[in-house]
Amino acid sequence: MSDHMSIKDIARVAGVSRSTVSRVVNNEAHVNKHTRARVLEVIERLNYTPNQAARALVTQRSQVVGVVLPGTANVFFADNSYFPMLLQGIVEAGNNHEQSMLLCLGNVDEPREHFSQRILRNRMCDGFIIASIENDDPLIDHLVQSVPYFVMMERPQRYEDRISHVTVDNVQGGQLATQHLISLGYQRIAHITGHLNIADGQDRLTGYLKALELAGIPYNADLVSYGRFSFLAGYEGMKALLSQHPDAVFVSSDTAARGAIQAIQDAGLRVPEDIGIVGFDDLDVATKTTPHLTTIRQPVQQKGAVAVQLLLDLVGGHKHSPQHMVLPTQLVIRQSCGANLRERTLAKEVQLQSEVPIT
Amino acid sequence: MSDHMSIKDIARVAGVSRSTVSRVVNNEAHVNKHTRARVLEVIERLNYTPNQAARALVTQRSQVVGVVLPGTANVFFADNSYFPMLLQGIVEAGNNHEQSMLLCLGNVDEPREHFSQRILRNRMCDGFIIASIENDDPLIDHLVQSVPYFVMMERPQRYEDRISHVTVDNVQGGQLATQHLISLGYQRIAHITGHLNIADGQDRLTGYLKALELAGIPYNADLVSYGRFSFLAGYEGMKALLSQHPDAVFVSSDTAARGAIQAIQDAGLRVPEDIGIVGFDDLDVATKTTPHLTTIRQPVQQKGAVAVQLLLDLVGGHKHSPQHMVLPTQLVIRQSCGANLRERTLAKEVQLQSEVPIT
DNA sequence: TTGCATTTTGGGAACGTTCTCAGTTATACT
DNA sequence: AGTATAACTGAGAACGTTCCCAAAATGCAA
Repeated sequence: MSDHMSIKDIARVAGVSRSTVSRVVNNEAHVNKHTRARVLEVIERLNYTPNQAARALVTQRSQVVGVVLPGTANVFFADNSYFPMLLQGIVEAGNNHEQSMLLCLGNVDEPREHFSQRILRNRMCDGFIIASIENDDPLIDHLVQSVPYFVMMERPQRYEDRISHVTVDNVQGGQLATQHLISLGYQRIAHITGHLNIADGQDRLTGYLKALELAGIPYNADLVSYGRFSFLAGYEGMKALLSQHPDAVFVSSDTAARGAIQAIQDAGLRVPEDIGIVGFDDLDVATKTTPHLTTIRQPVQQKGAVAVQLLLDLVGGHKHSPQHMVLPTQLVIRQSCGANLRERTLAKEVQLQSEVPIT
Repeated sequence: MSDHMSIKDIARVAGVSRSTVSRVVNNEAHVNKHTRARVLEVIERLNYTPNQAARALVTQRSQVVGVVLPGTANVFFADNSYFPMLLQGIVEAGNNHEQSMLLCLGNVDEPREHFSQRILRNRMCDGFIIASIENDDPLIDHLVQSVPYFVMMERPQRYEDRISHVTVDNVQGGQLATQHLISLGYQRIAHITGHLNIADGQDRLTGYLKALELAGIPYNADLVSYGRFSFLAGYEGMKALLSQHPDAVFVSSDTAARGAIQAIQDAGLRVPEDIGIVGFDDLDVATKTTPHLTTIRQPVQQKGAVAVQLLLDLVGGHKHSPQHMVLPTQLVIRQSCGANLRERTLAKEVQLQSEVPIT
């Protein structure tokens, strides 16, 4: 077992030169049909696969994409299907492009600077996809300074003119969510924010504020609770908001919305009768809550796939940084917003926003 | 930015040979103190990092470990913290050994054979860690046949004498769980199995049967429901079992136990008053259920870390396949088994099994 | 000072590819 | 048949390291 063939062995056995074998392996033109067949037969028979390191050395491309999640696996993956979906989108697109995925996760309690160094020192990857990084993370500076190709999965708030990113229109999403609640006649609409040190959270808040302003509803600071996208943040944020008696809440993620619903129900209140809820993401969790979540759908897997494609385009020189790709969001109406209880108003709204309801 | 220095550049600037720079970089002996300092200074100043591909080419080691999860990210990571924890253990150990982690996941609906080929073709990894693979997966055959170094995270049921693995004593765990229920005086103890095509599931069932036999309790096939570790399997398995009126259930994973509890509560029954439950894993979910789960703790992160260490030992030639590492399990008593309602019996049991109760 | 051992250094080959370029053979057209 | 062109093939250099071995420098004892 093992101990590998080299291109030389194949060449010798097939009675051709290394060059020809190389051409066959890389599926290049200008190889005689019969020669090609013979070489392929030998490759098959001797079970040859090219040595990636040698290949990488001369081509300067490793066919490896680094996926950076600046934290631990349990934080990113447990109790949260956003990152699994994103990762699946990335991995699948990578597979389709013959790329391998190097997963860069943090150790528990690893200092940011140390994490950065670890990523940077790794010269194995052609480029990086960076997800969920905070605006002030030093990794961003280092990447800008010394990594030629990388794509962020959120809008960066520094170096915006130099960093490529793929994201959705979070401002629009936040606005859609809030406008929907407004159109249903809610008066005291609260917001549980996401992580404000990440553009996704910041922008959804901006969308919320924009919707209020457009509707002429004065901003009430007491109705905004600062969270971090998580279940716990949703739960505690909602608990804190209860004293302000909101009649509806736009929550920055479905997971947090689940927490909020829990808090509402623990307080003996009902969703949506007492408090209407709109979430964000439209992941599986949205239909596992009771009631099902009205939410803003974002194409998470697609974001990952687009990021891979973009990164490869950058690496291949087909595109140049900065590229900013913004995918659309969509309002999905289910039960948690109480639209079914307030149908009269809704009818008007549907026309305005052209949202697509889902089972 | 970018466009990299080579060892030659460093050598030239520092006024030494490539060999010396190499020695400094690899922290080898036989370099003069002052020379070393000078070289290090230049490396620092020019921000040099060695080219991994070149290094890999000559050393025949890439410092990359492949982590294989034969399925999609959402299946492995969503709604389940076992794999995130395992991954964290692996990644963290990898980080500590200067290894990078290549994550090999399946595409949606990808045929097994296709997946295998994709893994095999990748000549980038020094070795693989394979988790949650089914016994009859063709990947196992291919690995045995042509991959020199790999470690499975479950006991393989084929090629047992050739494959190294790291796991816990699942038979003992299943037995502990069942014996605990027996010792609490339960009469009709059911079992919702895990995936029987994976040794973990098979062995936990074996442990269940062994405990029954040792206690002289006749085996009742109607009390065994076949699941796959998942929430849904737990829910549906329990629903099906209800007609058999079990008074206790050993469920093959905490996630499935959560499903089982849900099913019991949906049927208007109480845990543990009407049905006692023992789970398996002791992950965070165990203390997020109501009531908290009595369960069998297995050191998931440690399993991952041990697997990495073992793999590196195999690759480095310090150990030879097959190595079988079996870590211990431990009964953790909380509320779901009803021990608190049946204290008299418990007192006796604690001495027998020396389990460690947890907050 | 000499000689010998030890530490330190450098040169060259090797790792397994790709890629450029030149050379050879086949094809097509007059 | 002769020539221009296209298709095909091979030789050699290069990619950036490590590693072996020999050479040089140094230290130490006689």
